[in-house]
Amino acid sequence: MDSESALNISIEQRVTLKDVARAADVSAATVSRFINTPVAVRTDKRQRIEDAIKTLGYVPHGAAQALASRRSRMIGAIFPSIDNTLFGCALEVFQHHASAADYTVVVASSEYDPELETRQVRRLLRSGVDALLLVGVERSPEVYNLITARKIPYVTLWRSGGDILHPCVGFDNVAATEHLTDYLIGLGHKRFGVFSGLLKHNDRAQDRVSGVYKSLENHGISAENATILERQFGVDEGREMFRQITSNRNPPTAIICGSEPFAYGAIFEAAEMGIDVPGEISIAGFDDLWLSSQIKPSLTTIRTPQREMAERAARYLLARLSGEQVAAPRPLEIDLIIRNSTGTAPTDLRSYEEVVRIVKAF
Amino acid sequence: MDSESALNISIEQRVTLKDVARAADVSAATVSRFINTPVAVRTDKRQRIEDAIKTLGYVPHGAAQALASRRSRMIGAIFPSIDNTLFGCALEVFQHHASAADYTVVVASSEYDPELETRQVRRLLRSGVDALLLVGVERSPEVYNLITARKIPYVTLWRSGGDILHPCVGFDNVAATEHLTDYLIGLGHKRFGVFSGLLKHNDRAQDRVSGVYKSLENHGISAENATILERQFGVDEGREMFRQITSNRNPPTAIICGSEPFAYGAIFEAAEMGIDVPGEISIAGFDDLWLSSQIKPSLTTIRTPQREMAERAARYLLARLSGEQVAAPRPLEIDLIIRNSTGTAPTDLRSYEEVVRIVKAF
DNA sequence: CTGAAAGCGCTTACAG
DNA sequence: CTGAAAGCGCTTACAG
Repeated sequence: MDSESALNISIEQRVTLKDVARAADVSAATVSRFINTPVAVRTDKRQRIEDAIKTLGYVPHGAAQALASRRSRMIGAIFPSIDNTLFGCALEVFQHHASAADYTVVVASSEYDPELETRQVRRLLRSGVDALLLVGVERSPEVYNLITARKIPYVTLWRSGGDILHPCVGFDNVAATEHLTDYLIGLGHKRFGVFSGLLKHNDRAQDRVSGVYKSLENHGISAENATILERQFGVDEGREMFRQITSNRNPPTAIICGSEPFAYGAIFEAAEMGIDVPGEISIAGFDDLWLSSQIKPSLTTIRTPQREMAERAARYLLARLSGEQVAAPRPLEIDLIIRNSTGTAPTDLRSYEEVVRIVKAF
Repeated sequence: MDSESALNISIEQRVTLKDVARAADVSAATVSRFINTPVAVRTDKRQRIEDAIKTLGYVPHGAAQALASRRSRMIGAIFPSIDNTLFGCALEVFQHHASAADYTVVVASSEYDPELETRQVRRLLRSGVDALLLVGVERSPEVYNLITARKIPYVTLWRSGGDILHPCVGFDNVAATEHLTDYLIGLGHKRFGVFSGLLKHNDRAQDRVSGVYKSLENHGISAENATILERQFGVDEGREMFRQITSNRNPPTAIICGSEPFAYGAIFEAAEMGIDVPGEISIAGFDDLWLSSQIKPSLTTIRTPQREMAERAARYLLARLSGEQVAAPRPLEIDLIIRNSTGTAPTDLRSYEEVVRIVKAF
């Protein structure tokens, strides 16, 4: 017996529940109860167990707990990219709430690739997550089949609307750009450039383009007056699109960006090209990142509730996990923030005056 | 038997290894081998098992695998904040490499709080991570005790140097600001402002301040010529410190920021106050985020190898996990990027000329 | 309130 | 190459 315990020490075996039980002179079941529902254990034993845990340095074995209890206390989160302030913020907030509830967050990036997303879902499901957080609604039905077969709660982020059949925490992307376009039309704009993220497999980006078209239609403006450009997200891509669109014969007087960095790129490029914003062209963004209020001219944009989304998603999932039968989250409000990058459209009248002035100069 | 299987269907029990084994008419051990080392199974059985897995929709139970194999295929990562481009980038890259090697990443934020970090380490260890990624080296010895007791590989990020006893992937923060300060002294600057993140519990921030002092000492400039201000990270904090420091009787002619957003704030505030950068004051940053090349004036800064760090950390841990006895990673190179926000110090001579000019104007 | 015992779903020597 | 069996470290009815 002595040599055996000496052996145990030499190979430094992991401290288990059983060791704690032995040290505290109770059964393993009682130690387990102490860990999970301390009130179910008599006070004197509680103290003995607590001491034993401390002196032995016992840490429960998560996999064993998960296997026996059928709950892993892990939540999976898959973002299109973590390397993006928007999703980084959301992950930070989500993680904060999850870990406050003693849940661990397993994270993966889909890199905007639906195939990779499917593989990541499979991986996280294999890891045994108790719940899943996803961004956007449109994806392979296989993914939803996998999730529902597992019967775990899940929620989708960043999009919300009447026709969505999945639990979602988000806002109405169509209404957002529709509202923004309405505002620009009210300023006299009739020709628009739309800088969009790659539309394929990105329902949020698609919605935002739809919103522009919807507004145009409501105002009896032909869809041909909107030029849609799509690129990967990035400032340089915004610059490039700006250069491209302003070289058209009949360039737009207002540019609507589906992502804020596009708008920054457009503003930087305009400055470099000597194009006055908003005098000659108006530029609007989407998300209201910190730079938008600091850049010159400050950016008119849609403020989206990023942290709020993450918080509500966490609350929803945690409530579901604790057995509450909560109602599906309601769509969140968004605001149009009007700043200095948008203004009245340069009118034909003004062009006329300019022509007169130029003619007179001869 | 029939009624039993009917019952199984009605309560939709999880598909297990055993089910697959039965369907493929092999033993559970063979299915397990197929999953872990397919080559160890004869080809004909391989096909049968694969078919069974597909038709049954079998997904291995991660916790059971982890318990039996003593490996969870999870890596833990704790960042001071995920809501920060730097760490978001690192996490994205790290996650990419981990998931390519079929590892899952469990993420947590310490929110720059050492106590919270210790709790998160404990939580991740309990989750059963096979390896751990941390940022910075200085922390409670308890953390290192916990990790080494678990005998799992770990690596620290963002800092590297001769005296570090832990595996680390990073760069020399002292050398970075020392080099930058050398450069500024070379431009004739003698009085410095240093905008630092909160120094307590942040070894990177401390190192960066040390680097400035080191350079000063090497040039025989008294430490009193450096005014250290510390704040939480943020653009607004940069603005605030700039306003504060320029209201001194004898303000610095150069500002060294330990974090890029401080520098942005300083530049924005200078513009608002009508202070010329770099004519009246030079401003330098740290990290070289995308905005630094776009802002006016463009920012002189230290370029740090964020993605590189994450990639090397991933490679190191994955190598350790696959049993290779790899050497500790080497420190990474950093570059001083000289742009337009720094210039020669406004000399006393020039002030003299100005005085003369003003006097003459009377 | 407590303990003995079965079982969670795998992996892995071991023997063949 | 394969199978029977033990075991990974917990939880949870069950009986008391």
